[in-house]
Amino acid sequence: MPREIPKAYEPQEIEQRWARAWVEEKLFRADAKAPGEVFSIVIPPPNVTGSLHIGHMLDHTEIDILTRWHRMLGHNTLYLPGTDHAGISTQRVVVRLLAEQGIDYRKLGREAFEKRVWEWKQESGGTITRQMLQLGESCDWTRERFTLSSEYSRAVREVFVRLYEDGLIYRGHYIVNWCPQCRTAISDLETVHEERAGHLWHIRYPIAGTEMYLVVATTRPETMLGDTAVAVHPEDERFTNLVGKTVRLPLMNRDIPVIADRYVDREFGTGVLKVTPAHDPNDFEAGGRHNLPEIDVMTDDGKMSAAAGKYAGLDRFEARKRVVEDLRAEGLLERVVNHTHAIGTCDRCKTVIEPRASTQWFVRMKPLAEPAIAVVERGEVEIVPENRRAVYFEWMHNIRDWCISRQLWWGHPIPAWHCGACGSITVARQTPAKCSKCSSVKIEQDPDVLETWFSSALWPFATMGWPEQTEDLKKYYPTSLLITGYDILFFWVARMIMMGLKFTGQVPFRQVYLHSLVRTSEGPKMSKSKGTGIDPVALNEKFGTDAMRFTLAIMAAPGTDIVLSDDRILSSRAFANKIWNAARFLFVNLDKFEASGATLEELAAPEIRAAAPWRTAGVLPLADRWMFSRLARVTGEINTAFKEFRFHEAAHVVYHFFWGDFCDWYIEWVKPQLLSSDHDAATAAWRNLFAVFETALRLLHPFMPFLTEELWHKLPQRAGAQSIALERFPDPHAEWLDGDAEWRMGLLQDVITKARNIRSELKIDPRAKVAADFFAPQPDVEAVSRPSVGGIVNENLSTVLRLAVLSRLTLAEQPLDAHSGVVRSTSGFDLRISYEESVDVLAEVARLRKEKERLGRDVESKQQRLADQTFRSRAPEEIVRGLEFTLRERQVEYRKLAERLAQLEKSLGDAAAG
RNA sequence: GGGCGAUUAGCUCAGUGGUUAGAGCGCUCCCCUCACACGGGAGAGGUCCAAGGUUCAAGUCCUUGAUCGCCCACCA
Repeated sequence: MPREIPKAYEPQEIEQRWARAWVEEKLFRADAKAPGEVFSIVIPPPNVTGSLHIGHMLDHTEIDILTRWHRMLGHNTLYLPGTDHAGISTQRVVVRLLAEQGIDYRKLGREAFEKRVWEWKQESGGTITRQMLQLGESCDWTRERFTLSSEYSRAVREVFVRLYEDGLIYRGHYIVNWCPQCRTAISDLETVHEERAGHLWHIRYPIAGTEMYLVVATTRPETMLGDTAVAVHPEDERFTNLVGKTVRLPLMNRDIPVIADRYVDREFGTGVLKVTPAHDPNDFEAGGRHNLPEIDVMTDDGKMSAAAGKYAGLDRFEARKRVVEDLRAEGLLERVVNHTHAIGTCDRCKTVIEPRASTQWFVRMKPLAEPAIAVVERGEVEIVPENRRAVYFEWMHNIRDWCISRQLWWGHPIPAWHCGACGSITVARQTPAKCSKCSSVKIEQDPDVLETWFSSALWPFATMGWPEQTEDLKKYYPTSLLITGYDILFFWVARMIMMGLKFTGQVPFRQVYLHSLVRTSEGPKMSKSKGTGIDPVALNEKFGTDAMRFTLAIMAAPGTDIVLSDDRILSSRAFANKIWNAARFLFVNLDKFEASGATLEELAAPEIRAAAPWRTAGVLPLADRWMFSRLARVTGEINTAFKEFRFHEAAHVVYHFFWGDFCDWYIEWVKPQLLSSDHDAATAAWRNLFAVFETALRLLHPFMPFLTEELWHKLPQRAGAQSIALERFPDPHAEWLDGDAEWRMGLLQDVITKARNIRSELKIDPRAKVAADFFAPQPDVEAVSRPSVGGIVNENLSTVLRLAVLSRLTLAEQPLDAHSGVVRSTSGFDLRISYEESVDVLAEVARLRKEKERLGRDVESKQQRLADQTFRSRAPEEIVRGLEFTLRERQVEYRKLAERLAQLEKSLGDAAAG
């Protein structure tokens, strides 16, 4: 009975249905008690603020492909999902929302604000999770984690306290990157350097007691208000006599010393440097060396502070203008030159960073970095692609201490309490009742929270229940693999390695695959804030998630970034549709199959599920030998590609196998057998067809989970079959590899292509059946056409080519002449199709001439190569042998072609003469 | 300032020293043949950025240069 199946693949309903079912059935729940090789992977937790962007889609597609592959290989598989509280981003979102409602979050107060954020998280924070559910990712939703859950907080506190106890966390007063927009310190990594055109202002500082000036050059004149010295190089003869004297700071009318310090570059600017310890890292250090006071002339929102005198209250850039104007008015501005320099901006809000002296919490990184470098050097953590290793080492060797405190309200509170009585700090796992030093109860918790990446760094083990020695931790940690974009190698990957080693004594993952980024055609990476984002949800809805997944996979060549295009997605959707229709062919013809007396149950038989080639009377037809050989070969290729994270290669292989080998050749080839009156032959053909199709679906499943699940369930199934996702990935049956069958089939394909070429060029009516002869001088080539070897090759060839008669010529028969037809020769075959009407002989001659020239060049270059004694003595034997073989074939082809051309030219000449 | 990557068909890109360098889309011609027009068939289209070098053999390895892009960087 034919089964109902729509003509075109409509993914929308199908995908939603399966996505729901997989979650409801808890199909991908991991069992820590189950035996077997383990494959575990944790998701790079997306920000709760977020909605899915194309970068996540790539992450998740690659992770899910490999996860499904491992699961199908029979491994004990865990794919752990979750989200990140994303301190600064989330706070910014909620602050903005409140502002839109006319609420100043500061006035709301910390507690009320945090409550609002949690509320917001409940409502909108689920967006990304919902989207992931729709994607049908095969993760274990019963183990979903959040970086700000109470369990996770426990791990964070434990880590903080232990690092503090080990002297690896300290509180200190240093220059930090201050974002006046976010009003918090940020780390070096969160500071993005940008080249900008600016100016170098040359300012005169009057030398006390003289009429002379010392001219300093600065890019940030407004900070001069906080200058506490002027510095020159100790060996700079121009200024040595001034060291120890004082200059008068313009506008502020303060006297400041002239100091000598080696960090001054004599060549730069005027060789004189203004020293502003509160606003410049170098100056800060110099200030320390020379005991200079710090004057912070700004407030935390980037305005000038009371210390800036009459400029107080002005925005820092406005202040810059005013300072310059005032200096000019006083004749103290010597000159202004254009100067391009790099300035720091906030990764989140793009505001220009203010370097600012501030008391913050830091992590001492060097001791953590050393073992993390070692494990990568030893290959205990394998970084792929390999060239990223160098980038990792470079950063790790030059690592600097990490500022981890943030002046935010949303995040992990710092587990430190300041004593109001003695001023000392108590760091503790549990909220202490009193100061650990003086036992005063007047203690208050540090108001800062931890940077988000601090908690993210613990993700691989904190999600598994650490510090408890849970079953999960024992079973699934270290994780097998991490897949993420190379842009967070330092932010996240490096820090996870350091923290993992420090707190578990083990690497957090054995391999890291750093994938490409998805970019727009303009170049910069996709980003919502830049408006260059591609909304993957819209694309998924439009083309289907499977099509999107496949597109990302087939474009994801390691090392280069991806530029997504609609064309490519359309081609993937077409591929999905092609498979759908191949299935449709199987289903709509089932009645014909059953008419032969066979049953569907037979197709669900274990032999079929094991995809064993089904023989008729002990004979496996050539096309089946070939098909199963190809199946085994591509399975091996896909396994290798997956092992090496070569997604694009695996995708290409499965694409061309399914579309080319299976649909274009195999299905077309076996159609006559399927309808054969020979019951055994027909049944065998059907069985093999279903077996191959079912195996191919499993091959494709990691890429296109929805389509394959849907079709797999439409196949005749054994009882209790649950999901294709829980079936085994095809075995690369070595015993199916059949070089001989592939060679013979290759010949036939060649013949068929040549015959079609003739028909096409002669413009023979596609419906017309024409007679054809072929001639095969080599016995083994000739043998391909024999029924005993090729099955019913002759019949098939005739059907595929719509030839009325296909007869074999023997050597003894007459050679082909100019008037009997058009010939294409290939690999030992001559194929001739006769024609009645006149053909365009001129065009044919032109074609042959071009072909002859090309072949001639080819033959000549091969002959030359083979004549070269150095080549013969140095090249591997198989290369030489292969070349000799090919040369002989080409020479034969060339000779035939030349003969044919001569015949045609002669007939042309005769015609002209006549 | 340092480092990395890219340059291959009209476009977007694969290509692991070894026969005639591939794919998707686009283009030309034919076909709505009973799985599929999201399809089938046949084609056209490439001095692999440039110049040197290594090698029996280079799109592939090396050097230099050009152009584009990215990452890192406390010279005001």
